[in-house]
Amino acid sequence: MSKAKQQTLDEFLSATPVKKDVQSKHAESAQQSTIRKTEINQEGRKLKVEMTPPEEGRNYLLLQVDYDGKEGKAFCKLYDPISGKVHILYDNTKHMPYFLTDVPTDKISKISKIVKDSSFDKIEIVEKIDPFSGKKVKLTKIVTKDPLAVRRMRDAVPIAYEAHIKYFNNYIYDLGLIPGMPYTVSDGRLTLTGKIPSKEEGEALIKNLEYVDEVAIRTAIDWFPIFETPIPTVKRVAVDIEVYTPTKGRVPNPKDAEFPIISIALAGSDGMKKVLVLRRNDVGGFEGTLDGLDVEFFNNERSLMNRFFEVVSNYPVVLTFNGDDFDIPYIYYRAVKLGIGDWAPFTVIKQEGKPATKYNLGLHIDLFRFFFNKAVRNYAFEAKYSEYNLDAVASGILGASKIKLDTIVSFVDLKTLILYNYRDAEITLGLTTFNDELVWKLMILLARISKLGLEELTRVEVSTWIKNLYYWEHRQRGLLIPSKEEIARRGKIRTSAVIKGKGYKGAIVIDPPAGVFFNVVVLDFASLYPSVIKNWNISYETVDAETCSKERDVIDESGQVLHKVCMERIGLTALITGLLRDFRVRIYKKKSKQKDIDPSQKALYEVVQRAMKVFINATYGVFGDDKFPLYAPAVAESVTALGRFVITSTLKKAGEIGLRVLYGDTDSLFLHNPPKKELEGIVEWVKKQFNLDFEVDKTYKLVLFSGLKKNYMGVSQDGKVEIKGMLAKKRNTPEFLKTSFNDVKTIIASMQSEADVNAAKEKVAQEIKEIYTRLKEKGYNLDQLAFKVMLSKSIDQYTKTMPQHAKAALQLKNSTGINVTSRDIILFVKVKGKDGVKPVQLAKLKEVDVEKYVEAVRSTFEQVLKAFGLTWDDITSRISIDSFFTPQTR
DNA sequence: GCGGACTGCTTACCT
DNA sequence: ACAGGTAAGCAGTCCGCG
Repeated sequence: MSKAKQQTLDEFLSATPVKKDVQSKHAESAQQSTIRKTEINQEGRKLKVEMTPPEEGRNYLLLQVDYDGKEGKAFCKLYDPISGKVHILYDNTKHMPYFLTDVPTDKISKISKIVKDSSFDKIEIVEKIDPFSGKKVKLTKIVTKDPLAVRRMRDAVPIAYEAHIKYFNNYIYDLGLIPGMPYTVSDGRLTLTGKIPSKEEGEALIKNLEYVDEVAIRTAIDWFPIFETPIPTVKRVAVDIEVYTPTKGRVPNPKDAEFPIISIALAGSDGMKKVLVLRRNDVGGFEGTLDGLDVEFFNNERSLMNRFFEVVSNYPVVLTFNGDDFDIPYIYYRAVKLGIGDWAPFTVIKQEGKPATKYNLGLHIDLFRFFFNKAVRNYAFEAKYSEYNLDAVASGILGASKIKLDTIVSFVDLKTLILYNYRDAEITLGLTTFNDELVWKLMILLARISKLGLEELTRVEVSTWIKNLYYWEHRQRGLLIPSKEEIARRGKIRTSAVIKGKGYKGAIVIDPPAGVFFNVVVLDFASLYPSVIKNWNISYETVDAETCSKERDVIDESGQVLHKVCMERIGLTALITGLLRDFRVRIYKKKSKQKDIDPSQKALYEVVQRAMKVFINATYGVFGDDKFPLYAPAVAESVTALGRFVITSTLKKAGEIGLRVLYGDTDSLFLHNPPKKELEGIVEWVKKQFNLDFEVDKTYKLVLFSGLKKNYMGVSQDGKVEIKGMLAKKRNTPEFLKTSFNDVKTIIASMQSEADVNAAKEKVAQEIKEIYTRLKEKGYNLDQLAFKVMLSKSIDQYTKTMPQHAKAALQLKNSTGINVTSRDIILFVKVKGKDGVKPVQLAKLKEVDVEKYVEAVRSTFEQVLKAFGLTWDDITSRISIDSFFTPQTR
């Protein structure tokens, strides 16, 4: 273990308990309970492993909260960083499932669907704060003996509050638990430990955040431990299986589990490198050692699997890539088929749609699900991967890839199989360990912020994270979680979107000129939407409040008043979004850029600010999503309207003080040759006018604008090129266009000043002419010519139109039997003839429709040509002059 | 029946 | 099941022409 990690663990173990006792007052004595017994099977393998309660006074990491149907209780999974084991702590606070309603108790007692239900427990009266009025209200609490009863009863009343929350999450809210944080156990109760701010730290924090409001200060102090408490590493193992398949192109179905598991690889964070492999007659045998790998051979599948169960049981966390859909259910159903299902430490729950898999001795994290998450992809990893298989994700963020096979795993020799299998497990583990465990730390921080257990966190989308975070905050503040109807009743939409079918008007994009411009400075508003939410106090309960004495107008770029915001109290979303934004911008972004600090500490700050970014950037969007339980269209509409107001006002001011604005999109302005004084002037004006940070984001040596919106090339002083939106950048563009565009890019990047433009223009024209000529001479092969388009749904779901890639996929399926499914990338070329396309696998070079490719060359390069004032005809007419013997007809 | 104008669908990008 | 805005290319439809 490295020194840095050791320190972290020590810090973790010596963490100070937070004074307040977060668990309920009704705690009873610790309850002894075990989930499984240790048993030895016929082969002498230790297969059923005991799950014991945690010890008193020790420090544990809370990983997960779940519900045990047999015990009828919620339980916590607690990780012990010293033993590397997970312990189970059952609820001993007599917490029970419930929901709320405004129907009075005497009326409830007459509803037989509720009181006659076998799981009905009792009725109570509770006091909550109505988020809209801020006043206390009395509600009826219906308590049940099991969570399913809530589902049966909630429709028996006109309005049921908080009745759609999963029980174990309700448990987390009521006990104020924070998954991902350390806890000690005393008298069978959890007490939060972790880094609480000292007096000096607290004062420094409030000063840095510039907070004066009492509620905001208290919330900031409450949130401090979430970001500052060290994150311990957790012992874990990546698992990957290989299954025998008789034919290519057929993925085995886990439910049937009809083919044998021929190899299982395990890569442990403790250094274990193990492959369990089946001896077979059909492929070349192999015995011996392999390059640091611990290989074990088995004569039959049953003993291979039993050994796997034994080995995996030593780990509290199992990692897979797509294990939810394949590896874990396959292992489970195969074990059942072989008569050893009872030994498998996994549970496969058949839920609507997707299978959910559980690892009984800890956690199973399916990294595919986590990396597929849109918010993780875009905000945490800045779209470094755009395909979602292990190879693409690992290459995108690790730079490591799978071992390439010419055939399928069933046919390779054992040595190749072992190496191939192990590599998959190794890179799966690597995805959580690279860069000082960045991904593991990110997951823990996301769990702390969202208050979701790790298993749920890694399987749901960002809207669920945000929903859970807000529910938790409501409960902690005694606020009633409002129904969707109550929110929708208030703010009505006042604008219409530019795009058909969208709910409300969005951002402004300034039309750019076509041309090459030297010395361009890009200014942007730091976290515009979150800052607007904070500064204008935007929240579902403050926008268009029914009664309010202190209101502020929400205006758009034309000065029209769209909504009114109540400024009497801080709105909850304004508070939380503002807090995350301020923590990120004023503290962690700065800390992550410090030069004189410990690199591992610096990396942690980087993860912290990234985790915050995920929530900050998605918060605005969820309130504009009609499926979100706190859907508040007036909130979303107010945010974009104010955003337009801000950028339009700034644009106008910039013009007044003589700045030349070339372009802008949503929250940015591109300025041509801005003098220092005016630049500082506009920044100051924005700060004074809106209390927003308007910062220099980038300084480009030159920017090439195609004349299209969201479409340009920016070159930094050091020659680094950023391409935005251009065709050559798109994933579906054929390779020959991408590579030839690179040469053009190099010419553009080498320009130093206006004086170089004419020479560059000539070179660019020449280059494009050569590409055009080579294409006409069929100088490219099929792979280079292939368009690569993702099938976003299964073929039979293309009912309205049949796009080209779907046609190609259909041909592939019909003539080769190769299975094509949603998310597959289809490679096809454009050909003459019926469909106009053929999958590369079936096409021949001579069928290629050259005219179609000329079109592709034209549209790709026209985006650059336009900036130089050239047209496509300028290129093709040169050809007709140059190529004397083969004049073109155009 | 043909072809241009148009709308709609699909994919992939930007903020 | 976070949002709206922009672009490209094709599929499919409508409509006038003759």
